[in-house]
Amino acid sequence: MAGTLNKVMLIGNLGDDVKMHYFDDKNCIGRFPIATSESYVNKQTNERVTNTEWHNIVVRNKAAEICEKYLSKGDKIYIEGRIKTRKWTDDKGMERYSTEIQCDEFTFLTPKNDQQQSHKPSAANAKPQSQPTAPTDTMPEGDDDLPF
Amino acid sequence: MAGTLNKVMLIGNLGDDVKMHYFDDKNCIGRFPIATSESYVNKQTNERVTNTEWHNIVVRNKAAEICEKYLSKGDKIYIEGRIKTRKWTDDKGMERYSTEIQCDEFTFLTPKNDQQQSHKPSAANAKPQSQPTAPTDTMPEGDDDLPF
Amino acid sequence: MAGTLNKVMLIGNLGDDVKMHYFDDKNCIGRFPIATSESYVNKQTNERVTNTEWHNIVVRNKAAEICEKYLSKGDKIYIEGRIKTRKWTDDKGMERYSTEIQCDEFTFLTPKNDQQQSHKPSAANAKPQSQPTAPTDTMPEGDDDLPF
Amino acid sequence: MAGTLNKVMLIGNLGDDVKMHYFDDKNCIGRFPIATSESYVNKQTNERVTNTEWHNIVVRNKAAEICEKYLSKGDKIYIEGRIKTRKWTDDKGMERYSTEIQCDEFTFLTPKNDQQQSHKPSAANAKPQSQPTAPTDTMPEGDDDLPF
DNA sequence: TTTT
DNA sequence: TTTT
Repeated sequence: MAGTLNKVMLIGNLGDDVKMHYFDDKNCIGRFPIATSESYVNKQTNERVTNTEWHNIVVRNKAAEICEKYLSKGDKIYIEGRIKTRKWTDDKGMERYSTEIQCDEFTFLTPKNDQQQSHKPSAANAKPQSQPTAPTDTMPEGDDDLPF
Repeated sequence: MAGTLNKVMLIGNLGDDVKMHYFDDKNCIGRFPIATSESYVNKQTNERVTNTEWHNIVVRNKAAEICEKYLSKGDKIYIEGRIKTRKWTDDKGMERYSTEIQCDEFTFLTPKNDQQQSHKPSAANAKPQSQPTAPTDTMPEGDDDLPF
Repeated sequence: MAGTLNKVMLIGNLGDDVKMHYFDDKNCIGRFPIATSESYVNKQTNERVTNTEWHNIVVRNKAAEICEKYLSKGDKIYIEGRIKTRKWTDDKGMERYSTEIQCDEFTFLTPKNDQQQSHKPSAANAKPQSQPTAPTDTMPEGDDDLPF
Repeated sequence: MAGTLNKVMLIGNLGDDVKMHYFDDKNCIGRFPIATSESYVNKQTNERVTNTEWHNIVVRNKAAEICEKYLSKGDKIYIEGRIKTRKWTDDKGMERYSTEIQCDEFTFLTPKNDQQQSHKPSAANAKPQSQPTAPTDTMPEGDDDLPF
């Protein structure tokens, strides 16, 4: 439809590492959950209440590979994308819905020296320090100027 | 959690009128679906593909009453809010999830002269023309300066 | 700098038509002003105050040509982009600053039947109705799937 | 004007400490600059180009005091607000314009253990660690539930 | 200079 | 279920 907007902007922390799915040698997606939370004081009880919301992030192709390489559970990230609700059928034949955030851009927010040592060899090899083309910029998917 | 952001911005059209639920004389919510869509040309088939996404909007209290009064099926609106996934149990005892947009601010985008005549008496009584304090501004919920 | 975001989202009305500047046969920019406004009730005087803010929009290449073709003074538009402050020297040799919104995406919000008849031949020729590839979608600059 | 939006979202680093201005015992503003940057590879020269953009942030009242207390030069922050261009007259009687971001919400993004030791007594006294009600939540100005 |  |  013309004249519409579907935009999501999140800042949150990864609840798990990036899980990759490869379709063929050119296409893949990465998935990971991020948590946002809000807290407020309940006026009746004077207690502080914290609600955590989990978001299922889906990122594609080169962007997925960058996320897989540089992101680990616990890292903070800015995500920009759109909401997409998928319909699927469970093993009892029931229709189910699952809402995902299709990520278009992202920016890593965890300082490099704060990232925990990861056991993923890909991350260990990343050496982002020596790359003038740091992978932490806001990154529109499909920007072929970026050397990834 | 400190340092997080959960922000949704939508421009879309109402797929149905606003449905109100009253809890007591001070608290109510309004619900309505809005559609966004995107279209692109499939490179293999050269066909234009249009995908429509439906979003369940939830708006509270005074803001809900304003939406109920001035919005009708088909109207275009800008919505700002946050994503919230509710867990519920269906009649077979299965856990289900439903994702909603909790609306914090909105702006009506359908010009008044374009709005179709509604049969709802509340809308017929609205007479927004005679109100200098038009209800179409971006409106943070809970702003008591607004004369509603 | 890594890990930064510079994002502007505006909904407003054009205060003037799009002015084009051509650099060569491949590069051009379009410029136009849009107005946003906010109003509130002054608590002391009980008067409604309205403040209008003007934004200088800059759009490039194909996107500029689409704006020039389909937008006219008075039309409503959604703009997404980034803030850029340019430094220039006035005719007295003084340093001056001018802040612009470099537009990355936009969506036309004025319904076609509401647009005033324009005298620009380009707009008269536009015939967007007969184009399955409507120019009113949210449109990332450089999306070559779009037939413009 | 009804039906408009003026929204800015920035993630950047403070170029200086927060400067406070007190009007009376209830009203104050804080000002600080933040930098965003973008980088790309120039296709002609194959060189990486980085452009830094400076934004003048203005924050009011309690929010200003929180910023002054917890933010220092170099810290990373998420800012949400609106664009406002002020007109002023310089000492030669020339009209000048200055564009500011009037901040409505913010979230601190520098982890506490990464913040440099500041010499400001207010910051030294802050002890945010011992406060369950951490000042780093996204914070709408005027939210009186927050214990500041 | 726009719009409601 | 909307809209173009």
